[in-house]
Amino acid sequence: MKRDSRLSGVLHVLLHMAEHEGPSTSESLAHAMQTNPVVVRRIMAGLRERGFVRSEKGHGGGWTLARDLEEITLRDVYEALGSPGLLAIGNRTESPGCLVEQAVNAALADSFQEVENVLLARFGGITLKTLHADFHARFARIPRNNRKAVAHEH
Amino acid sequence: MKRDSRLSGVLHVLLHMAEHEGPSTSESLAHAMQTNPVVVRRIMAGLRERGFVRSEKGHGGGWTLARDLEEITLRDVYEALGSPGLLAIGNRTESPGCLVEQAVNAALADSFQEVENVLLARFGGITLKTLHADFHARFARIPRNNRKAVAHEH
DNA sequence: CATCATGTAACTATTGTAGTTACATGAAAA
DNA sequence: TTTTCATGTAACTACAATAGTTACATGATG
Repeated sequence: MKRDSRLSGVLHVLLHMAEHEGPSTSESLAHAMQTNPVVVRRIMAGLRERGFVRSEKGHGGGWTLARDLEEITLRDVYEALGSPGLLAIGNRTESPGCLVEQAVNAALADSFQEVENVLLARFGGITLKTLHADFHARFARIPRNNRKAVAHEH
Repeated sequence: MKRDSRLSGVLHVLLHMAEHEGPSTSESLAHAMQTNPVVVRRIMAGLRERGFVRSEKGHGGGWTLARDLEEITLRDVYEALGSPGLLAIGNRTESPGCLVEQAVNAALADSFQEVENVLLARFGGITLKTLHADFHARFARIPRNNRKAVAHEH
């Protein structure tokens, strides 16, 4: 696996839920994502625990949003995934005895910390509402007769 | 392997070379890094191609810096490694047909691009001289009788 | 009670670094 | 000229983490 794409995936799922009246099943969401229902359940588990979505079993069951779109930031979603590591590069050793390596690590760690803060700050400033509005802007630009092809069942 | 630590490793090696009079062998550098000589040669190959270091075979051979410390930035070193991906997270699909996913990807790609630029800018502003000076500042703080233990043969 | 849908464990596939072994190439010393 | 030293590389194993899949348990609805 090249990169962790769970954030991208779960956001896709959440926006599909926002477009869909009533509960969405893992099955239908997985179909929109072209993946497996178990993958959907897996990436949604953290969001459920934190109260952003609800899930119901049995007939008429499925996933529903438990909050308004403007109440959920990308940072909330990221943290619900368990705050996976953001950077693909890192220090070789955490607490090296070698002073040379300590100097290297200190410089790199500072830089890493800074960009992680930048990214988390950006995530904190983007809500699902932002993405939802962007989607609708894109949707409005598509000719009516093409819409089904580019946005599953909308 | 959790994260790519080649940048951390190669910087460690370069600073050890700066402290060492004459050529350093892959063997001795690997010993300082507590790894294998082949790993050292592998991460140094790109730097050699770009003229930042030289290598010589045979007796008295090994690695030498080909430029002053202030002429090599962390960005140079990073690029000599082949500019490996900086972020551990990314979009699920590059060019999705689904408009929902396009909106998600656009927002994430913007954020990703921004933090990559921030990190590369920082790397561009740090030279090996910076790290070298930091190492010597740390070194000066250590009591003389402990120095061998924390900074291989200095 | 049959069906539907989630919850989860367990296993495979994939991808890329790290580490190792083995051997070829070439330079300096004996 | 032969030995020794050191780099250059290919090839293989170990490892880690996500993605995808199968299998089955749990619980709610009709």
